[in-house]
Amino acid sequence: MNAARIPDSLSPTATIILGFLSQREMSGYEIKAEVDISTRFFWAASYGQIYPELKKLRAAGLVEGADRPQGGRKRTVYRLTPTGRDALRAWLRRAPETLELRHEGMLKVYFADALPAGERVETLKGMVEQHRRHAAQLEQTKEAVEGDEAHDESSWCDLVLRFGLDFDDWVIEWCEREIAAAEEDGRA
Amino acid sequence: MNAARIPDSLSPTATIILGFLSQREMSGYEIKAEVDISTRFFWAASYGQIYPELKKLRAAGLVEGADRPQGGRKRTVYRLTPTGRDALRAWLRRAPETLELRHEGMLKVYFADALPAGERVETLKGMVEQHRRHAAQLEQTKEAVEGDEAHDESSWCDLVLRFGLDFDDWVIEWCEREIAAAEEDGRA
DNA sequence: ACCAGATGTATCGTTCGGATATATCTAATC
DNA sequence: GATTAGATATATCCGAACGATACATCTGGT
Repeated sequence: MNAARIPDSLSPTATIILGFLSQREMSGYEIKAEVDISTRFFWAASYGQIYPELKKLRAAGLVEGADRPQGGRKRTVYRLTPTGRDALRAWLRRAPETLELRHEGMLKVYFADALPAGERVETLKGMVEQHRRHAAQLEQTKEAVEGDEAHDESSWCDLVLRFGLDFDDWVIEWCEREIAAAEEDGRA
Repeated sequence: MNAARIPDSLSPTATIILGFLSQREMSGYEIKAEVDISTRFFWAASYGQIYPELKKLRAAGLVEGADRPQGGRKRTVYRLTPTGRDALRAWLRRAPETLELRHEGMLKVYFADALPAGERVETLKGMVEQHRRHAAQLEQTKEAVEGDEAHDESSWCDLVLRFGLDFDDWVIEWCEREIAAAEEDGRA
C-alpha cells in the first residue's frame, strides 16, 4: 500500500508476530494462543505486547489487516506483506544476540550456603522437581501438536520441542550427578 | 529495630539482595557489581531494581543500613538482620517456580521454515556461535573468581559457574548433531 | 595539575507481564 | 428453550523490570 521499507531492527515481539503470520493469516488472539503452546518455553509474549505491536507493524507496512467479523463480533486477521516477509528473512539471517535465563532453582543453589550444611542439597533436588514438571508440560504440548490434523513433522518447529525435552533431561541428569557427589561428601 | 516479620513472599530481586548480604555487608553498588559477575547468567538485576528494593527491605526490617561515607562521598552499606536471614532461609526452602528463557537463537530455529530450504541450517550454526561466545564470557568470569584472594572452592557458588559452562557445551553438541543430521538429509 | 576510570546513588523512559474489563459466540446442561 | 460455562476477540491498566544515563566524588597514573 504505502512505501514500506525493511526496518534494520525489529523488536523480538515483532519477529514472533511476523514468524507466525508467515505460516498463515491469524488474529492477535490466535497469535497469543500459538505463542502459549509453542515459543512460550523460550520466548513468551503477552496481549499487552502483541496488540500494540500489530498496529505498529501495520502502520509500517509489514503486515496487512482485514476485517473478518464472525457474526456480530468484530475481528481482524493479519497477513504478511512482501516487505514483511523480507524483514522476517533479514532478521533470521542476523546472528542471535539475546540469551537470557531466569532460573529460580539455580538462584537457590547459588545461595545454598546460607542454609545449614545438611540441608543444602535440597536446593538441587528442588531443581530436579522443577524440570520434571517442566518436561511433563512439554510432553503435553507434544501430544497436542502431534494430534493436530495439519502437522508437518519435518518442520523445524518440532526441533525446538525436542530441544526443550532434551534440555530438561540433561539438567535432571546434571543435578542428580551433583546430588550423588554431595551426598558422598557428606558421608566422608 | 521495629517489629519485623518474615514476609511470605519475596520478590526475586529481594532474594538476590538478601543472598549477597548473607555473605558480607555491601553497598548497593557492590551488589550490582556482584550480580554482574555471578548470577547475571541465570538472573540479572539492575540499579533500577536494587536501590528501591533496598529501601523496601530496610523499611520491612530485613536489612539494616549504616552510613559509611568515604571521604566526602556518602555511602550506605547494608547487612542482614536476623529476620532477614530467616526470610532468606524460608525462601531457600520453598520449591522454585520461575523458569523462563529468552533465547533468540531458538526463536530463529523455530521460524527457520520461512527461509529457503538450503539456508535453514544456518540458524543452528548461529546458535552454536552464540553459545561459544557465552562460554568464553563464563571462562573469563571463572578465571576472575579463581584468581580472587578469598575464594572458597567448596562453595556452592562454583557449582553454578560449572553449570553454565556445561550447559553451553551441551547446547553446542546438541546443535552440531542436528546440523549433521540436516546436512545428511540435504544430500539424500 | 589533570584526566581516566572506578565508586556510589539515583532516576528516566521504554518495554514487559499479569490481570482484568468488555463483548460475542458456541456448546452443553437442565 | 433458557440458562450458563467456556472459548473467542480486542483492548487497556498498572506495577515491575531494563538499559541507559546523569551526577558527584574518589583514586591512580601521567
